[in-house]
Amino acid sequence: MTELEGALLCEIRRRKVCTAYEMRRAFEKSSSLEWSGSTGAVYPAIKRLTQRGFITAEQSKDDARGTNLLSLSKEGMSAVHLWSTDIDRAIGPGFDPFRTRSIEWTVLPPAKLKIHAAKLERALTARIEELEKTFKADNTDTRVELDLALQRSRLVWLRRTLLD
Amino acid sequence: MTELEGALLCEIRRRKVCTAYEMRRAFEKSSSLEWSGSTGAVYPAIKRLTQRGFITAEQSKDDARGTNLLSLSKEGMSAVHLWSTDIDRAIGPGFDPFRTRSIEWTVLPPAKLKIHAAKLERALTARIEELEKTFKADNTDTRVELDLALQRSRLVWLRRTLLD
DNA sequence: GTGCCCATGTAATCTGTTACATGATTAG
DNA sequence: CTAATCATGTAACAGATTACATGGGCAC
Repeated sequence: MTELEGALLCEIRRRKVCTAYEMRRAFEKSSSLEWSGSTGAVYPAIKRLTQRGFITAEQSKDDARGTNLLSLSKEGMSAVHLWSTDIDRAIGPGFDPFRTRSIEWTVLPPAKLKIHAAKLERALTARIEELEKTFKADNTDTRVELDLALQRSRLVWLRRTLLD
Repeated sequence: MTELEGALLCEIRRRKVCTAYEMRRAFEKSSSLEWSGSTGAVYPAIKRLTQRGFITAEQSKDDARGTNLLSLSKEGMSAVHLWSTDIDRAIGPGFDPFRTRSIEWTVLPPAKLKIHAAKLERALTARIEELEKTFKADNTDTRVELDLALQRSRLVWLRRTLLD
């Protein structure tokens, strides 16, 4: 099960019933650039999950577009539970573009470092403010909360390490 | 430029001169499961970077294995600089398996949540201890430092949100 | 001399991206 | 009625994984 497949199952579970299109949009709007929500990824993934018996599709009446209302089967429920409680996969650092690049920043010449660190600080501060607003509007999405925690820890690291 | 390509350039810069095999090993040993360092990813990526003129390869003497000593060209140096200072890509939350799964944990039934949260706490604590040891042995790798910061912020979130 | 690591690569397959394509519904 | 959005998909291509394949160097 890929991350996308697991995340799709999670999303259906959260929404109980939804369309492929709604999920695609949700991934598109994700703050993470890694979740593109492209049609060529989402529709085939849903097809696979349906073939494996994790997703049940039901044609909506009163709609000639072939709109499918998707929901989780019993097998889908237990699959998403197994996937989400896999400790080893959960606690890995994942794919962190900040972390990957950080090693390069420490070897920049002082003048360039100063400029770059200042830009990073501004960008992080703006992002944190934005996330705080989102969180105040709706504090039920743990992903926003964890994004906020991540950005704050990056800022702390930045100030302590590159801006001392 | 993909994340792998950028990370490979970073790695060569760090090491000044190295073989493809050494880099592959480094990615394999990475604490992130997302960096597999598979031959089918690394060798073709190095080939592409060489063709673009970012990497210079020199055959090692006294070795009949065709060992290539890789280093960065001038163009490679400037490419890695551009890649590493791309603010928008750097500050995205990336691909965080903990964050992706977190939304599912909050809807677990209390009994299952308790067990899972306890397992997560143990795993995170163990990982933090391990990372602290690594960091004490060598505090020059910012990736270890940022991994540590990430795991600590996850633990804080876990205790505040799932274990209250 | 044999097993383990160094060192390089390719082939089949899978997943994801980008671009293309189609048509229904709804708000103005 | 027309533009935006809803809704579904496919095709060409790029990139990654897994497994396979080869052979040199070295320690015991």
